Amino acid sequence: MKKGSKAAEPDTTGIASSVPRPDARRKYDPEQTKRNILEVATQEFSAMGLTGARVDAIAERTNTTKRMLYYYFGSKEGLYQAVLEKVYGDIRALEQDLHISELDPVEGMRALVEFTFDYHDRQRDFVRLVTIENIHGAKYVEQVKSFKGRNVTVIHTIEDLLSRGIAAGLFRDDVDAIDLHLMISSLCFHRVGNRHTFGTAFGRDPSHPRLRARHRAMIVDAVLRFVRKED
Amino acid sequence: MKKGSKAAEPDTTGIASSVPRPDARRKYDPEQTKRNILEVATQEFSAMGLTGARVDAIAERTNTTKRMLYYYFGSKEGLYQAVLEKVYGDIRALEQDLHISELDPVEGMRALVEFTFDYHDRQRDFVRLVTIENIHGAKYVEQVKSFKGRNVTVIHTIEDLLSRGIAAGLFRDDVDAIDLHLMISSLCFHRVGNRHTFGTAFGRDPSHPRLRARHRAMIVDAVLRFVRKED
Amino acid sequence: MKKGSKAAEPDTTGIASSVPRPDARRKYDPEQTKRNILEVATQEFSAMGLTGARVDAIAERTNTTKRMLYYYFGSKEGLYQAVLEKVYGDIRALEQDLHISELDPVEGMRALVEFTFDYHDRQRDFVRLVTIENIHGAKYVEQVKSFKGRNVTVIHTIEDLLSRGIAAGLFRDDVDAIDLHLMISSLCFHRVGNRHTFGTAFGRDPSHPRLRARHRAMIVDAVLRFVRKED
Amino acid sequence: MKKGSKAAEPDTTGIASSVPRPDARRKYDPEQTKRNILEVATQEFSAMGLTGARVDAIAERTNTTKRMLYYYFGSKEGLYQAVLEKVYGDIRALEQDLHISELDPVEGMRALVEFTFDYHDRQRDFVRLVTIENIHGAKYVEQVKSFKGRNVTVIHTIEDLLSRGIAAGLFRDDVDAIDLHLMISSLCFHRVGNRHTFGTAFGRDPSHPRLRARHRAMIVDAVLRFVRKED
DNA sequence: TATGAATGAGTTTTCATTCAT
DNA sequence: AATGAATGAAAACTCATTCAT
Repeated sequence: MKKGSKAAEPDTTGIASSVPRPDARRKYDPEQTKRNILEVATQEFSAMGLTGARVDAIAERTNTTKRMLYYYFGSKEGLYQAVLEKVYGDIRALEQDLHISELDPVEGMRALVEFTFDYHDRQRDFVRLVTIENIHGAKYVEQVKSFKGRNVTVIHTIEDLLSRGIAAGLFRDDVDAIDLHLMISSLCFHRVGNRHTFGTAFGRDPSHPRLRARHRAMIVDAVLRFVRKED
Repeated sequence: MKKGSKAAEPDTTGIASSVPRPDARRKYDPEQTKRNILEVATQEFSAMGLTGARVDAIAERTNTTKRMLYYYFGSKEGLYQAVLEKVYGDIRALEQDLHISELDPVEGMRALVEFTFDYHDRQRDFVRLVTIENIHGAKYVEQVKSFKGRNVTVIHTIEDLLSRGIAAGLFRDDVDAIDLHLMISSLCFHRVGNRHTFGTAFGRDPSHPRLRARHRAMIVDAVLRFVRKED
Repeated sequence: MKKGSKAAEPDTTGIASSVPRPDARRKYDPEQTKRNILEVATQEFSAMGLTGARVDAIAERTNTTKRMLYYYFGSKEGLYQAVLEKVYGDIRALEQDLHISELDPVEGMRALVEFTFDYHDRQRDFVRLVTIENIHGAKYVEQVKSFKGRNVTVIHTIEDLLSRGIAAGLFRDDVDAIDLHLMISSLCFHRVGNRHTFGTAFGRDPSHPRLRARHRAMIVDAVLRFVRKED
Repeated sequence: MKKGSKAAEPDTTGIASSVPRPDARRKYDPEQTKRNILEVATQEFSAMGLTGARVDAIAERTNTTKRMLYYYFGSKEGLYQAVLEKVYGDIRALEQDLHISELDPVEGMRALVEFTFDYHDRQRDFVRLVTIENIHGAKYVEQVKSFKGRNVTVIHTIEDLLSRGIAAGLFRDDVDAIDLHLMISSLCFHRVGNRHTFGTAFGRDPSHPRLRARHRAMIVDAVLRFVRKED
């Protein structure tokens, strides 16, 4: 396991190719090593928290040794931050594919909520890492450059939906975009992040697949009822 | 905090206490000692998490020594569990004072949501500890006997409100009580628990007093709109 | 359990009887308390060793508290020494009942070996405590006054047996009494003291009742063959 | 002891070693480190028992730090078990050199007893560790894989001696091999293991070199008399 | 680039003993 | 005579990090 990849090409020259081929068969592949470490670290940090995670535990499940972890990421905190960076980056990619501005306000709002729901429902690691960050007062995510920028986009999307909805006489005009985002996040996040205590308290795991569809519909419904203009 | 005991006995020793608290000189007061430890531990665990908290740090801010902490609570985990027990017990006491069944359905629902909101808004330690428990898969709270029983009460309250609302033709009849509780919890919990990342992302601390009233009204509104029967 | 004896006679005078009645119903009975502590301590020390035994553990199984243990025995070591003293004292009482000097040499020897065998076979606590003492270089037993005296008796008994046996032409004349005692002790002690490792090694617990009779006969036989004069 | 490694490499560093051992300057030598720890631990455990031994005390007398002790052996108990494993393994090596099956029954029996005697007489650490194990109910040695297997060999040796002796009309035919092994062990073990209490009781250290030859002869004699066929 | 051994400072826990009532 | 709370010193163990190869 620890001895590199399965099908190691016998390097008979002793001189490693200096061309960065994206080839998994190479003996020394820094990018591959880093990716591997990050992957394992994501799981460990997400499962155990920043303080709870053990550098040794991460290293053990890696294809490399502990030393490499320090070589590439400097420290436990550095690695944690790299994990945050990666995880937040992953969302951005997905969000691009939502062409909400092309949908009418109600359908757009529904699509946004459903996307948010689905994302949290699937990316438990993300949810856990956000939770962990909050326990640490968000001090690590503050240093992640890509973080602040990306969040504005959602607000813009919501603002666009709201103003188009208002213009169409469908939405009320006293809803703040950031507040609405908070509401949507709350509804999608909590059922995943707090599923354990909730499950223990009520004997029902709120993130169970069985409840998935019902909750999804419920949340969409709640949001639409909230923004809808009453006559 | 440090409220001291109820019945302060008159100083008959002649040794004037240099501390303003009139009864701090009692040397043997197990209940006081335990309470003191629990109080400090609540802060430390809530601030640092289970793994992040340091037994030494707790002991230092206590009126006693580290040894007493083990004397009364057995281990770090035992102390953590005692903190959970206390914190969950504290809510129960408050919940009793809400006489929701005496209010009409809409006002009762409003009262319940407002209570939930206010409780989370004020008891940040509670919110943090619940978050921390979820990182640990709720495995400690599972061992707290008083835990499971107490949560059913809220569900009964909600069920009562819903059925009375349905009977009065005010509420829709397809809402599940536990789901509704989850919704209310989500809205009240998230803005407190995740305020740091949210604040970093949007430059606005959602738990800031300024936003308090607005969020409170918004959440009440959202819940009432959700349960209201549409004609 | 910890609250003294079951049927505490209500002391209405408040003045404890100063007459040492051997009555278990008294509220405060120092002798009874001491005996109780010693009994529990014997078990604990014998089971765990001097360093392995825990003062708390002893106190817990007692009818009194830890404080009393120090009150009467001064320290953990003091208690341990008291245990040794008691245990060695117990044998003396038994030995008096053997009237070996009245038996003929062979029968006397047989009786002595059988007594030694039976004693070790039954008094496992004794065997363990002796073992424990040897780990501590016998430094505690050295301080037990009654110890040295009592051992000479056995040697005298053996010397008497040997000389009578030699005189009768039954025993060889080149056997040292102390050496013979060592031999008998070895055979009787080892199968009890080392029964655990022996059992693990050979899948046969040498102190098992089933083997008892066979070993007893074997040891008697071995000793008699050893002292017997060959022609 | 400290034999050092087989192939000491020439000092190319220019830093003259101030220690007489020619290869002590190698900084990274896991085997050497482990051996060193084991050696010191053997002494400490044998002298103080499992509970009495101090990890710090072991570490201090080592060439490394306490940390390495945990690095290689995991825990105090793990180290203790490794010591047991080593100590029991050491005997096996020696036993191989006895070619008892090549000797005639009487001489073979004598050789076996003398070997057993000499081994216990010299390896006091071994005797003490076995004693300590028995105080712990042999629960650690039970986990030593190599333990159970190796003990059978002695029994086979004895069985072979007995059956050849019986066939030659020299030995009686009613002796059980395991019982005989127990007898030999008893005689050889006790005088070493219990020498302190014995010495205190009779003012004569049974393991003293002066008595060595006499006891050796006595034990051989006793065993031979026991197995010999009487006519 | 990669590795496994090594480490110091800290962290939890235990233990025999004493104090105040 | 008896009790339960309290304690300091020491013990076992852990952890992120660095060194030598």
